[in-house]
Amino acid sequence: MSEPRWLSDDEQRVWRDFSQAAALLQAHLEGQLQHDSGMPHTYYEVLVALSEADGRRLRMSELAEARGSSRSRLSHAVARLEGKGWVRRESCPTDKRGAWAVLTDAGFAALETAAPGHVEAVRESLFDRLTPKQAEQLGEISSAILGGLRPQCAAAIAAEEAGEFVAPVVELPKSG
Amino acid sequence: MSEPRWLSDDEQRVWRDFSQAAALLQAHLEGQLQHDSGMPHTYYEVLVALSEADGRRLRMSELAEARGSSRSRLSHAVARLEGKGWVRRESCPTDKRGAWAVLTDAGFAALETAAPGHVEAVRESLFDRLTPKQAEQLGEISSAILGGLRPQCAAAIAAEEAGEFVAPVVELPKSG
DNA sequence: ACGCGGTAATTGAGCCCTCAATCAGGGGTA
DNA sequence: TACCCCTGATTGAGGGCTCAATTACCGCGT
Repeated sequence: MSEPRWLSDDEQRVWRDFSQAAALLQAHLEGQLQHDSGMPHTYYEVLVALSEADGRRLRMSELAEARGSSRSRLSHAVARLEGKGWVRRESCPTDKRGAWAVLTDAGFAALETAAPGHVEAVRESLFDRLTPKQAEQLGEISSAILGGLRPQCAAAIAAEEAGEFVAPVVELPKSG
Repeated sequence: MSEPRWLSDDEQRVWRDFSQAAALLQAHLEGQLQHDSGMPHTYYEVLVALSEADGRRLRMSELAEARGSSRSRLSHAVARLEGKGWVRRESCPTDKRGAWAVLTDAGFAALETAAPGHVEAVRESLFDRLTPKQAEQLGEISSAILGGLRPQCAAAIAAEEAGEFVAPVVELPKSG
């Protein structure tokens, strides 16, 4: 471990700006959705994932994996979405442990209502601020970050406990 | 309002990758800090801000503004940090409404302990994944996003209620 | 058939955040 | 001085998250 690899002044500046930009952007979109449509961003993403699925339904664990979320989180989220009448649970006939989360018509309507404002907010706060070139760069940068992070998360934490070395991931399919 | 300005397929992909990358990165760093040092990332940032201030102390509102955080949030945060013995409140003699948040020696020590692991995590998950060119691009992109977001947040929300137009901000000093 | 480890999903406690309400003190004006 | 509005900071309720524990079920091996 010896001396840690501290950040240079330039890196420091990039990191602080990026960190704050990401946080503020997230907070901004969160606020817009919460204010205009009464749902947090993660719930919006759940509705989007369901709306794009065959039959507008997904197994709980598929949904969790699709959104990179924990099962517990989804369980709580779907419980609340069910309370709003936007999602309905159906038990799975072939695997009695399993459950489907099904987007209701009301849920689809809520999504249709929320989408324009959300998209406009993303455009205003992100793409309108960037040149097309920068948007492209941001895509590549994001992929690079994702490549290092996505599959590790689950594996690394367990391994880290045992002090094991976690091999870096070389390549990854694009997200759906 | 007419038809919303939907995202193109390319923009959609960039947005989803960026959104997920930012979320995963944040979760990753949060987990690392929480696991290794028993503090959430926002508390780490509070300690950093205090450690860099004159006399390792800041007024609550200065601290809130420095971290782009709400006063309420800081109040809760400092209350908890005080419970850990990392920060101490002192009442302000010149303005009896005011309060200082003061970094204790224990707090400074906790920060010194936490820093290497955190910096290493930032380096591994961010800078090690990017070329120097990309890091530079990310800095510019972040500044652009910040420029559009930072001063609006507070103002825009109030104005939006009244349907007022909020002028875009042209320029901004670099963050400290 | 029985048992057993693994998997799908839920639950509850505890933590952090937001929002709205509140308290206390400053600072101008009549 | 008395009044009033503004500002600094705290508080409590409610929501979303994580983590650990739990329930219910699958499917394999004997």
